Amino acid sequence: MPSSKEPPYRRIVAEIRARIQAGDLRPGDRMPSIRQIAQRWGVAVATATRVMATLRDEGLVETKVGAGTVISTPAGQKRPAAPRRRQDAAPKQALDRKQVLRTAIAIADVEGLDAVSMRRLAAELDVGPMSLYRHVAGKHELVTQMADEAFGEPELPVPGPDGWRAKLELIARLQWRLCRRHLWLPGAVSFIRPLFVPSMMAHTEWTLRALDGLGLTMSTRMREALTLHALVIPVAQSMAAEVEAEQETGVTLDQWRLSQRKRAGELLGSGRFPLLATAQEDVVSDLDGLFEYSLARHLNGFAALVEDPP
Amino acid sequence: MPSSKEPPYRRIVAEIRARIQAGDLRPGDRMPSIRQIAQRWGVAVATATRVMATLRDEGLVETKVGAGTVISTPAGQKRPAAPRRRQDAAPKQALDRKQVLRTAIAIADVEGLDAVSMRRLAAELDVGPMSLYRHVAGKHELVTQMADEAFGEPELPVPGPDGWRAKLELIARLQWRLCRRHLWLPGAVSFIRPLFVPSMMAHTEWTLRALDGLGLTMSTRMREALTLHALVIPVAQSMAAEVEAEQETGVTLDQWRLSQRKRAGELLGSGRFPLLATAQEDVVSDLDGLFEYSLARHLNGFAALVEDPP
DNA sequence: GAGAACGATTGACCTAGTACACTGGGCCGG
DNA sequence: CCGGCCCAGTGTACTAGGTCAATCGTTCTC
Repeated sequence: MPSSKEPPYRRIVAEIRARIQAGDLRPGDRMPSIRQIAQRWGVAVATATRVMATLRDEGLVETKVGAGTVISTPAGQKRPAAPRRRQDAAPKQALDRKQVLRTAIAIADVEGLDAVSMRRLAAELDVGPMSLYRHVAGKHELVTQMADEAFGEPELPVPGPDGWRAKLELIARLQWRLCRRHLWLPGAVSFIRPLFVPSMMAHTEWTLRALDGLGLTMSTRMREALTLHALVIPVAQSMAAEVEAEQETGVTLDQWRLSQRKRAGELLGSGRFPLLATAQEDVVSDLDGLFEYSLARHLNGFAALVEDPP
Repeated sequence: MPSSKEPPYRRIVAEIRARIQAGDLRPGDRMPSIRQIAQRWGVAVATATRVMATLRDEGLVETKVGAGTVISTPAGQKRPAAPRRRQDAAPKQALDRKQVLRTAIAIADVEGLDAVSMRRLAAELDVGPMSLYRHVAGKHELVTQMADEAFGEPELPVPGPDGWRAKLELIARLQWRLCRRHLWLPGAVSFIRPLFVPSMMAHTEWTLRALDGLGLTMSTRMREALTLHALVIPVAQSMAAEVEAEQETGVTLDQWRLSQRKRAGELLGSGRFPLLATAQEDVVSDLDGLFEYSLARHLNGFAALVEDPP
């Protein structure tokens, strides 16, 4: 019989150990939680924590944060299927926001924005879905921050090339490349409202600076910057839509393509769209060319404005 | 006692009529189904059908396809609280595709595309969710067809005004108005790929025709048409995003606005975006002006191309 | 030694899309 | 007259996805 001088936590440890060895608690069973111990034996949480730690040191129980403590199987006998799922050469360091965003971006780049579900993202990071909510407020904000992260990727050259035209071409092409790499980007944020996406604001600021000294009002400069950004969007969205359509049909891709082509053929062959029928495929599939065309038209139009202000 | 020479369906009709008049079957009660009649009286389905038709002709019962047949109320006496939920001055004719699309569009116009769920749409039409699948293959196609329907709304003037510039301005502004009315439109379809949306193809065809006789290659004309359509999209999307953001926060709108403004203020006040900080709100909120600006720039640039081909 | 704060985790709830099977009336060939 | 086939509509139910609430072990602070 232990003396009453013995520390309380030792007494409790001995008691629980006895129950385990008696088979009263079997391997795999849930231990009482720290709080339950504290209440049942009338001790503080810290004491119960100590009890837990001692039992764990003795190898009698195994603890998994957030999931409780279970009686471990006796040594020499191994568990059948390890619950660990993922690779992780990385030592599973504490999740951080940046890592979450980069992973989400990686998924979206390859499989589209729709593939980025909280569950999917969590699985990729080898955590529970709810863990993500420590780092982002919700799905919506996740997407916004993904956009912010992506926009922060490229370095904006600090003086930039000479002349407004070269500068505007540079920023527009840079955004075009950005959207090509991250096809989900145009669908994620409103380009016209760069507010609340700091790295997008940086782009707008850069463009506004490029328009310095042309004698334009601030309103015009702002309109020009927004319009320039806007040129990229629809073209990139088209590209995204196409890729997505191809992916989501999966195995039946060929079949889908066939039916689409057939349907298109029917409509075009119907005689209702004679002009449309003559030009197809070649132009529409060259989205790079389309973007350059619209950029050139716009910049020429803007040049006219600069040279001959109203 | 009817003679056995009398046709069986007449005998059954008389029997049922008697039960109705006796109050055994009351107004609103479900009639036995055709198959039940066929089985109970040991006759063929067609015979039972005839019974049904006769009763309906006599005004004793009312039939609703797919929902069974009920005893109708005697004339002059109207139902107290109709189980009908919705307005429907229309006599709830058999659901047709057009009606489905118009209703979906109505929902999307007011509450955004997200509000258009199969369940919501079905409820609005007072049918079960699955009934919709008789008319549209699925959610995705529903949206596509909504777009098609919406694009078909405006009449495209058949010769149109004189001169390419007037024509292009007309079609661009028409699409802009269309998108203002149906804010969900730009998010629903890829403008660059008008394939499979016939009424969108009509717009493109119209635009291509407007570019006739300018000595441009077909590729250039196609690019021009697509670019013109594309001008509308990002601006309209911004408008949609804004409206949506306001709606989805609901009651906490003021709170949300406040926090947004505060956050914007912090970023703008941080000194990182000095130019952006000077021009705000006034320009960005005038989306009509922004659209007109970008259209003017583009058309001027295009004019240069027409006058001086490369 | 006690308790608050924290990050992680599970379970449960709600919404949404839609496959499946069934019922009901209409119609056609025997 | 009969049997069977077809289409429209419906109810059930399964799955996926976003998110709240409760709970767990740990740590930091009095």
